[in-house]
Amino acid sequence: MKLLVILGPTASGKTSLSIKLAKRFKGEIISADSRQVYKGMDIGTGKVTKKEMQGIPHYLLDVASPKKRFDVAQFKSLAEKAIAKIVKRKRLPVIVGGTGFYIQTLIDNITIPEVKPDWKLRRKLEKKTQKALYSLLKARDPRRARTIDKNNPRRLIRALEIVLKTGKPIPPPSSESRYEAVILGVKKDQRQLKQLVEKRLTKRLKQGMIAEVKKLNESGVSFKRLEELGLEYKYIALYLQGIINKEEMIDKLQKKIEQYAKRQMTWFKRDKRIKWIKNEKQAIDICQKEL
RNA sequence: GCCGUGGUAGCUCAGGUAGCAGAGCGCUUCUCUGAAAAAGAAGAGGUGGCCGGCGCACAUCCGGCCCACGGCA
Repeated sequence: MKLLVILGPTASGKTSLSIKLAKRFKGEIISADSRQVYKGMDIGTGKVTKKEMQGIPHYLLDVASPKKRFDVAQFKSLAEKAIAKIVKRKRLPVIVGGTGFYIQTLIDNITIPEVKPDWKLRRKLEKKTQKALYSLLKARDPRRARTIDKNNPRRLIRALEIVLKTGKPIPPPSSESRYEAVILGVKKDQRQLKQLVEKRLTKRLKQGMIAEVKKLNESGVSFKRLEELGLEYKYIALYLQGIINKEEMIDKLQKKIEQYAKRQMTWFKRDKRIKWIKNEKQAIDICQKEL
């Protein structure tokens, strides 16, 4: 089954390209963005507006409360449902987003062990040292222990969570894709991207991004949770609490967003299937040939 | 002009009894299997303001000069 994917670093212009392509190739859009799933997080995530959608149906936006944590597994299942629906309507599913992990899990059908996060257990394990976590894992699941990053407590805890809950070692990763994905990557050089980030940051502040974060907090999203959500939400939350001033907030944000874009590229670079495009025309050419 | 304080990595600064020059941030590269805007890893980068002296050896001690900041004139 054919499917179009549009990915790229933040601020690269995925949204407007996706709408153009969706219109042209009869597509409907599934957002693959780990933050745009949350209700009320609009300006800070650069969520498309109704007007910008130009009538193209969008899925996976506003499907979760920012008070709760959303994760890949939920994404995968919701996205698969959306794909099925779009295909039934004889339209082209267009996956658009910057969360590489979500995209890969979906298009390569990566199996995620069916063990739900157990926050109580996680908090308990968090008290242990990395070394203790590692030796515990080594005893229970030597195979996973060999490949895991010993220094990464979050990974160690997740691995242990699976082993302890199922009583069995973690099955080796497997993936068998059901989709034939045409993957377009929006390419921007670093200098250009920096400027785009700066411009967009100024625009978002003017649009009332600070008020948006304030409103979220007033509606019950704690500052701690906002900090967890990262970037705009984190640094504005710090500003609202008086921990940093406005200038520090802006400087820091610019840097952090640039770093984020780089991390995204590190993820994407590994996937040799991605066809990197510099403009709309190249995108259309590839779509015409391959869809 | 005098007195004081300082000049060490891109930035902010530790250290200093002479013995391989450090941290945080930033930068580069990378990892990723239910938190991914998350969580981690590796690496690059220095004429220690300049010149001279003493010493086996000086960022460190001595002399001079330059620069910055503050005070006094």
